[in-house]
Amino acid sequence: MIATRGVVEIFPGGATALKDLLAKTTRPLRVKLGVDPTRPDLHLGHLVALNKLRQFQDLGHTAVLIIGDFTALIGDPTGRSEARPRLTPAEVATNAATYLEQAKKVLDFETPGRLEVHHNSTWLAGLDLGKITDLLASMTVQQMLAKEGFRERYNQQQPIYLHEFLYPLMQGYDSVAIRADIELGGTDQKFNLGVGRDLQLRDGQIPQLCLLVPLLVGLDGVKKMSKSSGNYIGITEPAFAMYQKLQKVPDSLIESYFSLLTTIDVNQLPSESRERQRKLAFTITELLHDTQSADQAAKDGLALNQAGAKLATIPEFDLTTIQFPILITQLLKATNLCATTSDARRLIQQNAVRFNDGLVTDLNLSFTDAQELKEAIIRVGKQKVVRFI
RNA sequence: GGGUCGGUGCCCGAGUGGUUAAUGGGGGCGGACUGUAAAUCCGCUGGCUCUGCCUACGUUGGUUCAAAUCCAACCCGACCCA
Repeated sequence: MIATRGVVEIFPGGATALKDLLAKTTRPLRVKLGVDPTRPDLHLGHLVALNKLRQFQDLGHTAVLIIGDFTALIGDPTGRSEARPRLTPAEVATNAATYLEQAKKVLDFETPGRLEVHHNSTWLAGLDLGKITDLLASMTVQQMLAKEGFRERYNQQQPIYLHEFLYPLMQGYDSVAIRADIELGGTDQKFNLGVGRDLQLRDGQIPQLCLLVPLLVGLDGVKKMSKSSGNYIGITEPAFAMYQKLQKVPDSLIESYFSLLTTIDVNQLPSESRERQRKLAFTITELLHDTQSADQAAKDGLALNQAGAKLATIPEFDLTTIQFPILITQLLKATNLCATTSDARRLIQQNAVRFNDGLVTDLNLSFTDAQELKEAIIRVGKQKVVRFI
């Protein structure tokens, strides 16, 4: 199970190598997973590797979570068609803190010895030029340019900055620093994990076993899930939003979502596809929130399509923050249902806005006091809803 | 450091003095349809105190009644040379 489900490749040696390692070891293995805090949220794509890491924990091994606070400043060039914008240390620190919070939803933080968390600035920030030169000397420019991403950018005459070459080396050095036995990563990380092996070997360590997990395809059904593509579900999203998104995962992805994100036997799924989607939505919402929230979200999801229901998990909006009188366009902007008043106008003109289930057609509709809006529900399109309190 | 080409809206990419908030495509959003989606069709896609006003074509100045389009300087990228 641990060597097969949600695993694309184990190298060197395949699943057998992992089984041997697990069977032979006399101590808890150190299983590394690195995450760069480049954005404030983890999403379901990260969950695939985290789940796998959890499985190792449950077998008694040590999860070594590396918060790439230093590498985040460089930006992983993997899969990038351009250099990443460089973050400030403050942004990285904030993101790093929220990552840990989010990881708690999946990893075992309780059992002693099951988890280590390191920030890679601990060892990377202090490297001197001699050591850096040493790292650089371990690879050739040709090897670097062979890496997907670099190669494409080189061919397309896109800029490649020298510091980006440091990224794989630094990630690899993390493995040396924490003496990893196994490293987990997405399939796009194959190159970087391999570098870790090389560097460990140079350092006289036994090279880590590399375990590649699939990249979760995003909600668009095409690209890998990522925040920048907008096809993601955040781990900390509210239960209602999470459930809504999950219950319309494309049919083509549903099996992979079950297999990568849950422990449910894929052969035991409901036959009716709508049922599958609901089950997926419920299971994951339950995992990342709790049973009660998942229940409520499911009920609200149904109720949303029926008129006038009371919906507890619909986002609420506090009327006291609004200045009356207010125009409908202003209101939509204030509640974030629309990005701008111009956007609000367009949407109204396109019959997208409903106030308590009545279509709003008047751009000049205005409200004079809070009483008019108390308990009212405003919808924009099919997804966005707010209830006033 | 030198030479050549280039920098346009979320992205790609037209446009080389005047119906240009800027063709087209992608993406996104909305409507219809449906099993929620996908596919398809239609519409929208800078902002605002919205029959008008403001801001935009790397930056800053300049020429002109008028500039994304011409000029100058600067910044940035690619390639070639050193």
